[in-house]
Amino acid sequence: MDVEGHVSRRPLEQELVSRGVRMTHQRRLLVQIIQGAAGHLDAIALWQCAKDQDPTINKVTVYRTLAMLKRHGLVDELDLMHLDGGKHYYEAKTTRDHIHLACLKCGRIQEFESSLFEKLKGQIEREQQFRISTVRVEAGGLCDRCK
Amino acid sequence: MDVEGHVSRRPLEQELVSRGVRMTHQRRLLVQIIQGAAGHLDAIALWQCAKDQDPTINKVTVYRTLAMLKRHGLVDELDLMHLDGGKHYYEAKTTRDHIHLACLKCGRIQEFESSLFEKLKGQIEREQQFRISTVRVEAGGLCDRCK
DNA sequence: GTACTTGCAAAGATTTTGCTTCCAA
DNA sequence: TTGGAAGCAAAATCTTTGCAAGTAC
Repeated sequence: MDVEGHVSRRPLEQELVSRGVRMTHQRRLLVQIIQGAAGHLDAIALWQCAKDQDPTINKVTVYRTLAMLKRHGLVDELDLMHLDGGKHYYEAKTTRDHIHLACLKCGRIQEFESSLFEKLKGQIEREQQFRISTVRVEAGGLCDRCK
Repeated sequence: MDVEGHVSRRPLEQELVSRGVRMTHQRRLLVQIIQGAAGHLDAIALWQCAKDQDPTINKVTVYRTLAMLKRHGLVDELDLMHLDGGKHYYEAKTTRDHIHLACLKCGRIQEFESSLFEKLKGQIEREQQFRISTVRVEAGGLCDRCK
């Protein structure tokens, strides 16, 4: 367990190396931040974090690294119910999918796993003959503290 | 039933009037297009459609109208697994939520309703004490024709 | 050494804002 | 009549692209 309830698969860096992806120090830095992050980062926030450790890292490198990770299916891209406009948020893929609940009042993001969600995925694959590569459940509303 | 399997609630225009929203001919045009649309429109596509009937309509009016509809909870905002970058797609809310399946190969969007999805919503409300105002399930992968 | 990656600058795309004029109720 | 809405232009975001220089393997 790394972050509240997430079971990580093996480290992204290791995964990338095994796939023959060239590891630059920029990529190493970025994937470490993504894996260690407590919350959900968008590209700019990730860039800000990265600059603390390498002030020369370029924003474009962040976008390209995220695109590469997406291409490899190693990160999930979220919108969190557009709580903050058109931003895209990223998180390392975990072994179990989880649902994101975005509180429209306080902005808190809750996550939880659900066997019903797993069943729903099965239904999609079976009844719709659809091969899922990524799947997302997001809800917006009021959290227990705000309602 | 208006569009493949969607049960619409009462016309958007009527709904807006009953809420005291001022109806301009631009808004009437835009909500008619949204309700009559076969597929999923983003702001620019909606603007293009609208311009066929009123060449003077401004893009900004489209954005403002969409924001107004969102504020009233009358449209859903989708990303369709970022098939086409950061675009946001809109559809009139229906009485029953449905799941969107985006084929990463051919770009087709399939929709379907599921009682499991309804159960999942119940679980979120109950177990997480979360009051859902909008909820989305989107999957990306390969459709039956492409896999 | 070579192919891939980075940084930089610039362009693209999408969405928002300020302000004046116009119009629905 | 009057507050809200539309149009226009400009700005603000977020993201992508072209190309020269640098670097992992």
